Amino acid sequence: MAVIRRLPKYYRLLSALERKDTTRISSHELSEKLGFTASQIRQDLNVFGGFGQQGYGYRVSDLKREIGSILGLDSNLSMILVGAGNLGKALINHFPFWQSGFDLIGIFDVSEKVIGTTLGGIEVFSGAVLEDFCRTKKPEAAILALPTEFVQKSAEQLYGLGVKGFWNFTDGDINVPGACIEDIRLVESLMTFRFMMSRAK
Amino acid sequence: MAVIRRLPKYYRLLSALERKDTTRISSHELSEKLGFTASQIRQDLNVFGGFGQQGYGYRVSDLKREIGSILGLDSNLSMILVGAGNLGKALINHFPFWQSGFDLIGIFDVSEKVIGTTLGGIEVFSGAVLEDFCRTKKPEAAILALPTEFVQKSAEQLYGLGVKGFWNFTDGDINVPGACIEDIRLVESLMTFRFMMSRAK
DNA sequence: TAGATTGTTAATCGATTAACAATC
DNA sequence: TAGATTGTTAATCGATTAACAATC
Repeated sequence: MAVIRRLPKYYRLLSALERKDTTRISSHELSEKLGFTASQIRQDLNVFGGFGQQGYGYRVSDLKREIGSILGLDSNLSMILVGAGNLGKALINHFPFWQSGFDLIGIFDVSEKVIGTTLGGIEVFSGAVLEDFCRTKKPEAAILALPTEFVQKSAEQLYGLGVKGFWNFTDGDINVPGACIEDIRLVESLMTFRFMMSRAK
Repeated sequence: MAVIRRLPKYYRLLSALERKDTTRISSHELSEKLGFTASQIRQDLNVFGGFGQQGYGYRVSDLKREIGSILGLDSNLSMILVGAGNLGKALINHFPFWQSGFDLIGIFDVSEKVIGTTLGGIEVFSGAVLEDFCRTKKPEAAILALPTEFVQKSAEQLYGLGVKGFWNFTDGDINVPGACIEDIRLVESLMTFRFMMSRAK
């Protein structure tokens, strides 16, 4: 898992290198640019197979493709957004989901204020129609940007409706056996930041 | 550092317990509620001093106060927001900064569209006045929600103006020796999530 | 062939868990 | 005193780093 969290960093760098028409790179050069040790990089890349060539290094475009494939960038992921408040809105407007292999196929909220409005070109629907929607459109994952108190119940319901993954922006813990859960812990991050700041003073 | 990232979790739970008028708790009970081992919890809490009492456990309110103090929640932190796009707006609207010991004292952007508007009750200023502002108001930290390409330069400039900490929402790396840096890696998180989803299929 | 660089094994380091003596 | 639970040391585990043989 520690390795996997580094893969996006490799991928980003390799994409940049490819744009600059760099064709080969050694673990040493990667090390300089990424701040990991060359040893760790070779170790990491070998977990998924020998992508390098002794005496030569790694082919940038091949390696990028391999890592992209490992990350699952080959196939699209259909998602819904649950909670169209400030954070939900920002995420939709901020991320060019469609460019990066995500299909945002539905947005849901309970507030009369936002139901019926559009966000990122998609209409916001009432939570009441969520069940029907899932049965017909079968979204694979959900962005959870609703109030913390509802997150567990919401995840349970969605999992029951076939939604197997949750990108969780609330401070709540999701406990749904079998589900893929990735948390963005804004409050915890901010508190850790504060700790660092108070130490630095 | 691994310990510190757990402190906010302890703090959140202890706050909840305090609200429920729980006065004492053992490492074992904490273990159940947090999903860490009791051993780890005792180890963690002992890094910062013996807050417990043998045969009794921990006093909820005392422990909460101690952890709060370690996290630096006693004193306020003055911050500015740099970049008032979708994400910046959402953060300001989403977080009740003032409730949690943060003073948001300024917002800066370069777009004519947002300069002069208000956000969370604060006027958005032009980047051109940032220097003057920092010299007089002396913000301690900055939320960086500007385009990735500008983040390094911006952090360097701000550090030079006395801003010592950066809560970074861009995908860029900040390299400013001496600064406190806490990253929120949305894209990396989303890619990791995608990896998990593609594995689960 | 000589030089470079990987793949892979072994050593180190740090963090987690287990165990238990200290003590409330 | 007996029971409970911490503080703390020792053992384990996993991840990182170092070393080097394999090989392009």
